[in-house]
Amino acid sequence: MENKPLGVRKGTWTKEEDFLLKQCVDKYGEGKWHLVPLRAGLNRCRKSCRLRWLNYLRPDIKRGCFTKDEVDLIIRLHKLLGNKWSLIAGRLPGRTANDVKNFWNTHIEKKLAVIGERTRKDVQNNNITERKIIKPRPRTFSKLHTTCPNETKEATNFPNFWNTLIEKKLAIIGERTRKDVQKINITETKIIKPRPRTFSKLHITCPNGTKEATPSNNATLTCTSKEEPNEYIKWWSELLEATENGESSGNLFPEDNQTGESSSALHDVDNYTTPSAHHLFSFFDHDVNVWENLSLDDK
DNA sequence: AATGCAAACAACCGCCTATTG
DNA sequence: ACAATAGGCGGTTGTTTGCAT
Repeated sequence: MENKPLGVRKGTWTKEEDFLLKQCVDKYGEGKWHLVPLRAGLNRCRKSCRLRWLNYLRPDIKRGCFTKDEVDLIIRLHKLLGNKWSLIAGRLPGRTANDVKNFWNTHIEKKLAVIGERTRKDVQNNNITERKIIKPRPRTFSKLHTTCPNETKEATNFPNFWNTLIEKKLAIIGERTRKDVQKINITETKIIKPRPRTFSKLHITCPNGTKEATPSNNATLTCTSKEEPNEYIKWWSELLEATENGESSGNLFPEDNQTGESSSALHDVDNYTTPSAHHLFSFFDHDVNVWENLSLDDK
């Protein structure tokens, strides 16, 4: 299906190529990526141009390390959405899906895997003991990560951050898992896989929108007011609650009864504009407080 | 100083869905 | 209804960087 142009350049982009691509997008705007190589005079495929722009050249891209709030949000959203990097990144202004994915794979996943592995072994051996947090081998971080030149108070010194935040959270996850094991309450995890595409056909309707919010498969829910984040918050809140209660997110991602596939009448979260992470965090206050109040000795 | 290794990041690949004719 | 094409996404691999030995 995909026609691969012969002889196109691959690999790292040069400054000259970046300049040409930026000039082209400035002139013609984003989109029509199939025309970009020709317009820009680049010997690159359309996908490569698009990716380079989206992940690196776009002017609103935020560089530097992730803030505490951002990491918090990533962990929570990943819990809710799984590897829906574009959706997660959509809630993090200035961050790209690739950034989030890389961050997850290099910083968080490994730590969670450690806990998962230990838990699995504990279950097998029927040997649930005190919770242990494995601290990774100390690593010196580059200046890029420790100084965060463009960041101010929000910037996170990652090694310290690991100690003070992520570890606490992983401890809680471990604790919850331990309790589940004690109660013999471990159930198979159902993977909910919303169809990414259907997100773009929106259908969430806020009070300020033209249509009523109707929780049916055919509901068209539109949020036209960017000044009113309540419905946005409500949507995430419901998703959170459903997850906390161990329910599937079926109410939010209705299944098509006939085909068994996800309905196309889903919710377009992309059409929402996140005013700031604080709005979303208002939901997470409870857990945040739990985390923040945990003493490291609690481990 | 040289080398090996691991972490971090950039980029590619293959697949899926939407759109268009 | 179907095929071709474009846009987009997640998984994976390749490259660079910096630390430890």
